[in-house]
Amino acid sequence: MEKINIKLPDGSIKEYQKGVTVLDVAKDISEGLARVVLGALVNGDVKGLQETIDEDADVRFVKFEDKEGKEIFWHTSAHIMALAVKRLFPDVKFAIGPAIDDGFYYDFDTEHRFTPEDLEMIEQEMEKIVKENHVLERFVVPRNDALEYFKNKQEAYKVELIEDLPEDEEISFYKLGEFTDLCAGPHLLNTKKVKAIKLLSIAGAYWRGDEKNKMLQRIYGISFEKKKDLEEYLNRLEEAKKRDHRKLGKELDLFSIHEEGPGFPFFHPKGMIIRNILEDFWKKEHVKRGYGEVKTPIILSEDLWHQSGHWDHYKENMYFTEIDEKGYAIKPMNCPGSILIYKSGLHSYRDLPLRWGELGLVHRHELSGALHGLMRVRSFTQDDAHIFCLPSQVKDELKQVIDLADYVYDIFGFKYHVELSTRPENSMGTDEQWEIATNGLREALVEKGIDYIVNEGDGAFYGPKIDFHLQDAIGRTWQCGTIQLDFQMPERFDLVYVDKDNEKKRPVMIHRTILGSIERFLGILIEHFAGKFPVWIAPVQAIVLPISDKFNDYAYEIKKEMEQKGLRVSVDDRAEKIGYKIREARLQRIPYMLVVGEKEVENRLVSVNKRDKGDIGQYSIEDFIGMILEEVENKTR
RNA sequence: GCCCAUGUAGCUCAGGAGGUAGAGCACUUGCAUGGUAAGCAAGAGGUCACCGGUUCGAGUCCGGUCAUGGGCUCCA
Repeated sequence: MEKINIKLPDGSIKEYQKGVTVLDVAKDISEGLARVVLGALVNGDVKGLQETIDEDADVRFVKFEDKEGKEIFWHTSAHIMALAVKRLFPDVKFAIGPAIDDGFYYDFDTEHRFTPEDLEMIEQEMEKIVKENHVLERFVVPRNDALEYFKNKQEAYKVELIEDLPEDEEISFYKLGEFTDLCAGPHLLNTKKVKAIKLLSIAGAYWRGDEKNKMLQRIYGISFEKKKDLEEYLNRLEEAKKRDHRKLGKELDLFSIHEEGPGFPFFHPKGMIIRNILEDFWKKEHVKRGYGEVKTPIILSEDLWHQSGHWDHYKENMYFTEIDEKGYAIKPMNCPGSILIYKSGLHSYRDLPLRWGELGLVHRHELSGALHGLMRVRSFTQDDAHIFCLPSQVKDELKQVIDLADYVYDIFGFKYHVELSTRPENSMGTDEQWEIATNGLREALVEKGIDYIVNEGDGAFYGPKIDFHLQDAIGRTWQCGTIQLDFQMPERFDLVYVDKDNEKKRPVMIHRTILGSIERFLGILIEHFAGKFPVWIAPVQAIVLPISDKFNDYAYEIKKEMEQKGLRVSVDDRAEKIGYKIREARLQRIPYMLVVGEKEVENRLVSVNKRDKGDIGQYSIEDFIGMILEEVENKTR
């Protein structure tokens, strides 16, 4: 029998008979003994279990795993997709393919432009692969072998990934059929569990998320073990679409956005009712908490923005204009305005903290591709406030703002999480100032017992910040409230107060919003409530529906009576049948429909049909008004 | 800004492989005065996003612009 030499992972060389399989060799490798061995990398090529090794070989190994969990499931799905794509489009180069919160994606580099039809093809190929019931094999490979492997295959992205891995990091490969990928794992043991697959979309994505890099093609997908789970997921997507604020905004006649002003939303009368309610509510809560309200101009001299640092750090997002041949900027933030007010007087330490709220209209030039309904616009009203305080007051003020945010979010029934963002690269001030500020925010959170995650380098250019992220109906999170601690602006504008010892000292400035922007908050509210606004917010709180036009007078009587109590009521006096009127009122998500006909007129009653509840019986006008007023008062959801 | 897709009546959408537009809802009018999710009939509504090209002829093909949608990036 002919003999061959094989080099094992420990460096030793062992003699085998020709025709030896990977499995036979694996049994001799101590590392492999305790584990089930599934394959090997032989001379830079991947060999599966049953393959024979018939030449002088250098064998590297291997371990076995079978893990559970969504992330692993989706990560394996990404590999299955990659294999399918490799089969159908052999020229693709592979970038990365991770699991995400909701499924998986893989980034491909190819001349071919993927189409929706391709997705179907890929999906079918994936199903085929699953049926082939492949095993995922893991190999650990020396760095140089790995580099060589991908260089030979001209997989530049993989080479770059390996080169960026730390020297001492174990480099592992996963092999799935003909697709062998650099991958840290873990993965499912085999493909058979991935029974329900749906590829969702094709999108562009920059290599490594950097817009200077090449744009790759990303395919997003989702997969489940059961067909039913996939159906449920797709249903949820449909449901989410139904409550999309752009769709509901149109249907409920709340706002519109026109080609004539991309990113500049128009508010219709019903939308304005909600806006005004939000703003009134906001104002009241701030008065209660010792805030004064200010209003500062939208256009201010360019010089001001030089002094504030916005020119150097925020110019890309700003709009400019000229008045009498002098440069002006449209404000992207409200702080410099408040600062000018502060500077218009001399302040004693006894006056601090000064809390000034401003519903400030700001304009920011967002990238055209980033615009999204009311969620991402170019002009919006921030529910801003600036607190000028003594350094010793900072923590207390922060805690009060956190309390206010928590109070407001709870009224709308929002869940939220908090993120702490630290110093970005392009920023002002000393490390020490940043450390003090960041610690201040951190301590306030810790003392309030609030969990938070940290975003390194994500702060504003003038200071670190806490962000409140509200979760909307679809489960997306939106950054709304933010609290920013700022030592820079007071410095730049030479803000002072006179202390006890008659010395001029520097106040600390806190920038903060609760709703974030009125526009975005309204968008989130629409999706959160699916257009079914609580009574206190609903543009129309009740609609009176006369059975026939004989009862129109009575309907208007009721409307008048309710309006005198401050309620928002309309009458559908059209010559339509009651079923039709009910249908329209429901589509408008009006909380209460008051049906009036012969029976009601006689005893001054209304038949009440409640949104989501249906007919709840007859009430006297007085009782009904009392009931609805109580809901308004309590802000019942 | 970048990648891909889309852009037809107020809304939702049809318009195989080029021959100057169609439905449902909404709207107006008439009939019907009807008790809890769409009564009947008639009428009116479109420079097919915009600009240019190919063609005897373009909603349809090609190019560009703008906007929208899904992502990337960014962010309240």
